[in-house]
Amino acid sequence: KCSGNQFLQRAITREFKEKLLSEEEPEGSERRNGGNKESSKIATARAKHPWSSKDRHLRRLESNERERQRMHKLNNAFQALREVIPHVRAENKLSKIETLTLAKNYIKSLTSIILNMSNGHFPAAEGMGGAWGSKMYQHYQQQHGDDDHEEHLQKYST
DNA sequence: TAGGCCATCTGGTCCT
DNA sequence: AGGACCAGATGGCCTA
Repeated sequence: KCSGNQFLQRAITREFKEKLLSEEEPEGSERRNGGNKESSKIATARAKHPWSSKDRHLRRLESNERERQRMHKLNNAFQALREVIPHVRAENKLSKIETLTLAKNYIKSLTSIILNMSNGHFPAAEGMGGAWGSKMYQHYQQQHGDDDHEEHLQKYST
């Protein structure tokens, strides 16, 4: 859905904004939500971190970049999730909310399949979460023992 | 054109 | 102290 052009355009917009910002905002001016309440909040924050406006700007850019990277990681995780949940609309990308909803339903159906196959050896799936999760974990521990615990746990959870 | 979805920016809060 | 995380705001693109 997010085409290459769109990505490029966003990058350009970002650069443009950064240029605008770098034209030294006058001290105390507020670009967003310029209310009094808001500016006093910001004054407090600035008192807490008494950086020069150049320093502040630099730190802002750095945390923007970190936030962008974080969101990219999150989106990669969403993509990985999309690839493992079966769905009908293979031709177009699932939205995030669809991905989460489908994943939840998929887990539920797999759980009930396991329950059926195990013929009641596992506790009921009702009110899953805690009890069921810990039973599954116990089951996992019995299968793998304690030696290379961390490595297996990593594999198990990923 | 309205509404859905998304990326990005931002300031606040939590965590290490 | 500084980075991670979060939620609100904003604006762009796409589709019905």
